Amino acid sequence: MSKAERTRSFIIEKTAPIFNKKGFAGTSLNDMTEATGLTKGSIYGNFSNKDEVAIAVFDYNLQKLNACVAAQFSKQKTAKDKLMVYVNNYEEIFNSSCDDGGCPILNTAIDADDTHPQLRNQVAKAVLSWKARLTQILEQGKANGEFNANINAEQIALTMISMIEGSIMISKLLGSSAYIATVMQSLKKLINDLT
Amino acid sequence: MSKAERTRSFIIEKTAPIFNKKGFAGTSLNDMTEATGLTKGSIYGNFSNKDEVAIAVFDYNLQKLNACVAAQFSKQKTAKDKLMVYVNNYEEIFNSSCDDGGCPILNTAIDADDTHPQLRNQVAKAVLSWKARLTQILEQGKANGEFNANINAEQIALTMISMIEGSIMISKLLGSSAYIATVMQSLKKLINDLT
DNA sequence: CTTAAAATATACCGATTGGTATATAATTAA
DNA sequence: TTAATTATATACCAATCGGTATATTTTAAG
Repeated sequence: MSKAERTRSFIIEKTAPIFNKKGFAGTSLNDMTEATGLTKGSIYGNFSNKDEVAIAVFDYNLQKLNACVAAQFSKQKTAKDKLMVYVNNYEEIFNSSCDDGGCPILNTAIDADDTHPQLRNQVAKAVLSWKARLTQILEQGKANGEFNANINAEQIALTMISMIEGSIMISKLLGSSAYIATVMQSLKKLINDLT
Repeated sequence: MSKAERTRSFIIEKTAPIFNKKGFAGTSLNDMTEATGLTKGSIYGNFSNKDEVAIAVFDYNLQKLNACVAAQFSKQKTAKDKLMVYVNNYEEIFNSSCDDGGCPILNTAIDADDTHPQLRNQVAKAVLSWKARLTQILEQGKANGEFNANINAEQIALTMISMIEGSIMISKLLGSSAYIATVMQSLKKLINDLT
């Protein structure tokens, strides 16, 4: 790994919480130089423009989130236990990023959907990928008899994502994870009712 | 109504979609003068600063949304029918604001939670008020025997809000109201299962 | 209709913005 | 160790930013 690659990663890591909290328009080059202790020259030596930093940052935040979820999934044997990962580990999955501005999918979706087509496209892919993963788990559960054969896997997947993102919005806004906890109880019931 | 009051309302109405799409940091005074055809002098004659415009705009967007929902509620007789308003009328309630950037509660919650305490406080009040309204309807339903006596009204209320806001996020991001429609089917089932 | 007050436009301000050109320092390869 | 290359800092740029002071226009009251 070259020095520039190391610096590039350093910039991404240090600016990730800022982009996640302030959004694209609200994050200035000055914010970035302050967070890294580097100068604009160094940042522009590693990225073509602010857009490129923002996209790299989203990818980094997403990769962090996905790694955390994947680690939890890999500990589970059944499809149902995999779905229950959100119910049982929301503190670990989502609260670890609370100090860093909350869920990057939610923040970036809202920030970018009307204003930044390329970022929007990245987030859209992330959501579709998440939906596909959940749908796959649900279909596996149907195939091996864990879940009722007549459930609509895609509908459940979308509902889960909605409940998770919606409850994160409320909890961040109101400053308490009790709101996620409450909605995760409803998610638990929804999953239990699949059988 | 004085001329200034008329101009103030005009500014709020014309800038509302912009604040809703671009957020606080992304909306410049220039955006506002372009949207209204007025000059900065006129805007500052009606508002102390940009913060005050943003707050007035959020209140306006919220009042519009709440008026629409209240109109639908007033047509319903039973508690269950009131809750079904979102399932049956999401196009009217939420898609009417789609061209204007989507749900102002969602957009402003995400935009303001880390960056603008006063706006955050306004949105927090809106969400708590929404939760209280839904909780009240659910409690009425329990009291008059429509719903099971053992449901947790607050949990259901929070779950509903989460599902609604989460599905709006997805639909706006992916550019299709089919996603709200799908999650509203899950909401329909959740409401039906209350009885 | 006239005039004072209210409302809005214009000109200006210092600071910040994203980005570029050039200079300097650090790294790397021989 | 040295020189070339790479990486980063510094100086600079035009444009935009939110806001203020002053000028001009419009409104409203008598």
